[in-house]
Amino acid sequence: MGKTMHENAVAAPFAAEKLRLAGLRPTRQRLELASHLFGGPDRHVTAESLHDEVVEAGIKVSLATVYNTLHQFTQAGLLRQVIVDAARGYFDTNTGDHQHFFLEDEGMLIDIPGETITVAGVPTAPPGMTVDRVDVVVRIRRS
Amino acid sequence: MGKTMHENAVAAPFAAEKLRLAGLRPTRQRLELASHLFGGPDRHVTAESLHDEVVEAGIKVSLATVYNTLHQFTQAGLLRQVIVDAARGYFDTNTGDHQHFFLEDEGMLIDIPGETITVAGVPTAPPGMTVDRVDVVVRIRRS
DNA sequence: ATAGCTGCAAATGCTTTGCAAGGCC
DNA sequence: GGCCTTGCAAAGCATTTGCAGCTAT
Repeated sequence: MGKTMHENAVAAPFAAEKLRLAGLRPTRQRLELASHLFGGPDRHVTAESLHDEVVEAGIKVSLATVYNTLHQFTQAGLLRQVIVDAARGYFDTNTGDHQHFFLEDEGMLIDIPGETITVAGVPTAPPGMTVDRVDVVVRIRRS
Repeated sequence: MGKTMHENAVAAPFAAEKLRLAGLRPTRQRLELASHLFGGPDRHVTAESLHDEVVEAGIKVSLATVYNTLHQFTQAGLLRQVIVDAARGYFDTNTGDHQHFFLEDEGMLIDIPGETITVAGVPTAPPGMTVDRVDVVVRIRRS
């Protein structure tokens, strides 16, 4: 019986389309990373955490490809990068308007829905500049 | 005439005291870094930018010492670290309550006074956690 | 067939560290 | 004099890149 014909389409039919729309070839690696990222609720990953996760799941992907893929997904608007820690880059599957709690002790992120926090009084950007985004990070720690 | 006796005290008399209060020995390097950092209006530096600056001013300090010193000053509460860019660590001489513009194109920071921006609706921290700080970064770019 | 991907390993950039020599009290 | 600091060079991390081989179309 045929075995490797089109397992991809079976494993993540919707993801293949999503990738194609983003102008990315639905390769095995990208499909598998996509299904881990977008298959459930919103989540936050680092390149390393995602790599560990998929490797543990028995999937063969190199760390370099995970880095490349995360950036491609980000450029394609499927992910968003979150800067909270100088040491690590976080990626968020929630690309909508929202903010974050950052647990400094554990290096963990928690979403805060977009409507929750209101930021007032943001000054106009200096001449020739436009506001790209207003990021709010609520840093918390064990008390 | 005596030459190296106590130039330090002459160059930055107040800084020596500031360092002593922070529990740091007023060494030549620390005094010179301190006078560059605290001698004028508030400013933002990276380890490398500060190192370049003092070296250009004819001062002999190693980059490693600049890194160490910036961290010691931060621990002593004289500086504050600002996380806006995954690639670089910024230090701010303004340790009070305020926020930042970040010019993504140039990697440059501009202070926004503390009273300017109001953040409302910050949810309570999860059980067992306390809010350490709420950081607002207004990312701007050439328009 | 062929343009685009992947994987490995080497390279990079920022930051930290180990340890001997030097400086402050 | 003794302990703290400095400086250099080496090590450490996270991330990026070059390039040969592989793959989706």
